[in-house]
Amino acid sequence: MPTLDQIKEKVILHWGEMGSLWGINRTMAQVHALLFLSDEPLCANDIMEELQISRGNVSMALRELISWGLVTRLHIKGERREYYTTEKDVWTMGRIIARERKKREVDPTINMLRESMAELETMPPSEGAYEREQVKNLLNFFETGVDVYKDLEAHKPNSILKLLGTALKVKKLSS
Amino acid sequence: MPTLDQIKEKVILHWGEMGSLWGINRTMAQVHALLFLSDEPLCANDIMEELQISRGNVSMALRELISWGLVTRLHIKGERREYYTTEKDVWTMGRIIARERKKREVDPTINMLRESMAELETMPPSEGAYEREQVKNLLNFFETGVDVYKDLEAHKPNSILKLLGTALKVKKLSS
DNA sequence: CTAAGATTTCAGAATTTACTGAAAAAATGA
DNA sequence: TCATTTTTTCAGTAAATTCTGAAATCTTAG
Repeated sequence: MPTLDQIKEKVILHWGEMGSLWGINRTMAQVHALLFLSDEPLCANDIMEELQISRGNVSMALRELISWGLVTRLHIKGERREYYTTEKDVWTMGRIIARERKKREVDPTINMLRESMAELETMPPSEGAYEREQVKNLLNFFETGVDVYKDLEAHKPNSILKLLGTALKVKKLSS
Repeated sequence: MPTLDQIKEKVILHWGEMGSLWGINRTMAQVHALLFLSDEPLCANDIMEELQISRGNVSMALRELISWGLVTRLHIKGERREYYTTEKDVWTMGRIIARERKKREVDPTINMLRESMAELETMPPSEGAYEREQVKNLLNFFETGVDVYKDLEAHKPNSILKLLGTALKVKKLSS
């Protein structure tokens, strides 16, 4: 039977792999998992030791996690070192990740698609008709996603139902 | 004003960057975007030329896209070469991507969490209580996600409403 | 202010990931 | 069957990403 530490290690390593599949670097995800599973806040030294990584790497991972809003710095009275802790509620964690990924990935994509659409619309109707159609659909897809996200954030469950309607219609057509 | 080809290139390059943020390699995402914006199917040579990449790279990207179910091979009568085309409906495309990501990322994570949970439960109650709690929450989070996904696939909108309830409750607590 | 402790930065090293191109394999048609 | 065209594979190379560690900076206590 594995020890507690071995189980924690397995979870942390897996979380790290998941992170790298999601465009988050391995170490950052490992630090997050370590803090998530830790009852008390940890300092940089603790993290270095547990994950066997360099001081600089810990510093960079923490900076990134803080910029995501997933980790907070903690001054413990009488302590000289900084301590770090993470959001412990999984649903809140999920919301934070959704918010950040939207900001970093979806918003720039929507901007790019809007710009492309505007440019495509200045062209003669004979040219690029198919491209125009496809960019429009893509844009609509992302915009619908953002609408649902916003309503969820704002407690308005109306449009998630609209989405559901669309999803079911698509399902029906394609099955 | 940009030409049609310049606009297409911009969309394709951006889609490639997006892909690499999502654990899909840049080339694979670019090939997908190229096919998505193309009215007719393309052959390997077309893709090589448009994206300025090697034959081998095209072959690998197509294999991967086909294994995701996003691209299909097309035999055109009288043609010796294979042609390729992609799913053109954005909603269907979204569903395919969701299905594959679930299979490749979420399912293995759930397995790992279940295994860890089982191991944690064999330990004395005094040891690892916090870890047990957190792994349980994580597992529940992912399992809820899968439930919603399955109901959507199966036309049953019930549990998405349950999720919504939970999400709103969380929102309320944390705001 | 100074010294000790703690954190951050970043150039270079290490590692990982992606790509090329030529050889091998597969497919097609005569 | 064989010759030709197309696709696939994969070893080696290139590129991108991540990590280290020492110097610089910042913080705090005395």
